[in-house]
Amino acid sequence: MSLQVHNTLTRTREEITPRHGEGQTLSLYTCGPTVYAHAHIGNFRAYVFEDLLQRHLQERGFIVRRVMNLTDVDDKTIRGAHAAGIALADYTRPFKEAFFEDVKTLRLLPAEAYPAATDPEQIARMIAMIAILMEKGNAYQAEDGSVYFRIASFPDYGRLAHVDLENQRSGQRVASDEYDKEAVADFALWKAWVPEDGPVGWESPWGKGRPGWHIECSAMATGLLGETIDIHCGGVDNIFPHHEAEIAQCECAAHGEKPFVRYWMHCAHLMVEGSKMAKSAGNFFTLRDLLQKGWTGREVRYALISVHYRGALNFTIEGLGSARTALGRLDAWRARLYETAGSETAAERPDPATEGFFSALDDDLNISAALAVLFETLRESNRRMDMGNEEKLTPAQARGLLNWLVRVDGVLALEADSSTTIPAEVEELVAARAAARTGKEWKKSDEIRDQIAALGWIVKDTKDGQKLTKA
RNA sequence: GGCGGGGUAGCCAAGUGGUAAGGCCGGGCUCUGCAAAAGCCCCAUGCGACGGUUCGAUUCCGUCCCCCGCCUCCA
Repeated sequence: MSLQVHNTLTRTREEITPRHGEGQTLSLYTCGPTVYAHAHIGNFRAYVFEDLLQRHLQERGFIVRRVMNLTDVDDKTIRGAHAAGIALADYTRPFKEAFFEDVKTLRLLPAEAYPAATDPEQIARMIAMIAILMEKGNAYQAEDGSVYFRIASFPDYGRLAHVDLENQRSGQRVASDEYDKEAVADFALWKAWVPEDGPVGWESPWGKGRPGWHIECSAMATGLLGETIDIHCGGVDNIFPHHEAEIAQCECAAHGEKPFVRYWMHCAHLMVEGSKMAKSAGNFFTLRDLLQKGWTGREVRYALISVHYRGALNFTIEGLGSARTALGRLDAWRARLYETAGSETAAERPDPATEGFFSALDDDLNISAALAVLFETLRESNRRMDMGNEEKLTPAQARGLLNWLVRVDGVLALEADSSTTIPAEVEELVAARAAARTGKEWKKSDEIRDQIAALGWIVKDTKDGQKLTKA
């Protein structure tokens, strides 16, 4: 089966294919964070979905060139910098750094590039693109000095969101500075400098100012990936107007190659404990908040990845608990397979049904069906490791499953962190306890267990001896 | 009003015109000095409501109810 995804533009499932002359390469543009605060769990839902997409595309042999932008100039960042009394760059820097730490924590593959809106070369690209739009009559400078995109010049506007502007309830937020626009729906390409911007601003053919949000993605995406991008992702809330605006800008500025994007993919929103995540509701989480409460990156990753991207995800603490338990089972299973495989290097191909994991993902990233294959494989092989007869799982079969798991984890990235080193002190206690147990000195054994626990380790007795895990 | 997403066991969640995957919780058993963990087994005559089509519908059609999101810079 071919890899198919739901394309927001056509509202149908379409097979992903590379473009002619591009070999197996696919370009992927993903809208990144606005660095005015720490990214929250809802932002990461989108990034985890995009990561799953990228990893599965790679598993299927595609070479993915992904770009993710960083919005480091907008109303919020300017306001934040002003409130803190520091320069814009100094205000956004720590949030950028924090974002990259979070990316690692959640095991997101790094993008090929993370262009920031304030990079001089990106500002130059944006100005160049606006100039083309001005030249072609798709943009105009208004009385207020700002440059706007003329939506009337692009009949296709609304095609992605399937909206007819005539039918829209006109926005209630028509700010006074928008009186200068030809049409209410026209959006800013270049925002003229205003006193509130303070030291933030760049010179342009239209005077000092700063770029509009939409032009940022358009310029960076086409600048780094070309006039046509294969896949563009984001959250559903970006469909309109952001992505609609990107299409308008890019297709009007293009030298011919169209469309701007071949496959649009959008993930649904995330809710927390059944309600919309909001600071006022007290259910607003950043990744950092969760780490502080003792949850790990991979537990959060599991919780975020395990629900289909186009369905609303209800993020709950109970769900994190579920994730922890399920991951524990996977860890224990993997460890058991390692033991069974031993030093065997020859691998026997696992049951063909295990390929169902990947074919499920071919079906618009049906993660639920994929995980079902994983857990069915777990149960079946555990059953066979329990057996004592000729059906018992052989080392070669275990090795085969481990090899399959390498591919599975290439997509899920949920394997336990590489074994943490056990302190010598704990090692000694374990050895002492082993001796005590050989002599059936149960009281001493229990005391040592308490000592080990005090050092932050949990010891469990299995038929193969003591097993240590970090508390 | 327009455009979307969704209502499947206590919770999360796939899926199919032919009698309901998987995860968590719960119950049972095995292992076990104890503890903990792990493993195996069990756990929806039911898929928002009501009609219709059909030998048969959760799945198709119709009507309706409810929840969530977007509608100008929030993933």
